[in-house]
Amino acid sequence: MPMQESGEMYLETIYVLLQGSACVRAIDVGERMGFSKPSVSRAVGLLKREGLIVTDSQGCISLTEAGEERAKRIYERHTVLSKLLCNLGVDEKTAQEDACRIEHYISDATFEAIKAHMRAYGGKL
Amino acid sequence: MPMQESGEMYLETIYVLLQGSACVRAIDVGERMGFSKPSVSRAVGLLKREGLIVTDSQGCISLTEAGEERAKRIYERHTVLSKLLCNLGVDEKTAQEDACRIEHYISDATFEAIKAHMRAYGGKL
DNA sequence: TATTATAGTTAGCAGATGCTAACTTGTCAA
DNA sequence: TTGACAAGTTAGCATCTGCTAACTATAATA
Repeated sequence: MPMQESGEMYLETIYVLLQGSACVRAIDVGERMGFSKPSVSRAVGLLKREGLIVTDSQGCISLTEAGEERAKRIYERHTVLSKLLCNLGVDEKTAQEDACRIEHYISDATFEAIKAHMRAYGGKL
Repeated sequence: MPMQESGEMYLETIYVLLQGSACVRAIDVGERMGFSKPSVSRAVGLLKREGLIVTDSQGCISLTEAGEERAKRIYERHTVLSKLLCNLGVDEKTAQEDACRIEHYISDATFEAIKAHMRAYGGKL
């Protein structure tokens, strides 16, 4: 079954937190996302089952190769989309929020088209 | 409670069908959306309860003023977004599909920015 | 009239995803 | 050693939203 927006958000959050810390635990993910421990616990269990993350004996979460690939894919959408929205004049906060939702719903074709456009017109448009 | 994507899709579908037919019934909505009768029945009940649609004795659905306003809002997002994506080089079918999902998730600020941009650059971009 | 087809409803299942309450576990300090 | 806090898990609730099965109601037809 294809991953839902929810799973992608957890994965992306783990990815982002791992950029700034060697050990990311479920509690950190929950704090960042504003979700309860049980919610994170279940989500982490599902991501594990799907082979996207693993945890060590201390509960530190790491991404598998598949998980990293997936997380990067989403994160790239996030950064590109929020930049695009900012270029269009949307305020930073709103751009972040909207990108965060849209990132889960655009097709590869659309994302490639957006990237191609950004490459062509840069910050101009 | 704010309407979900699901409710917006039903509403938009009703709106679109009403452009081409005087009487739109639940069965028509279900066929268009590929959903079962019970799913539509419940959704129609919810939209009624929210005061967005009404039905006559023959089961023909019409939009209330609030429902029409809401439906137009979503539909405008749909048309503008799909046009934008087409302008970016995305194929028609994908543009439609993506617009159909994104339309529920962009903020007013972002939508206004997109419209302003389309006005400024027209079909160019 | 009796049968049949169409439209809609009701009941209840399934899965996703949030929550709280309460339990377990492990570590650290008194 | 014991008590307490922190992290994680388990159990179970709630909502949303799709589904099937089965029922009802209306309308058309044999």
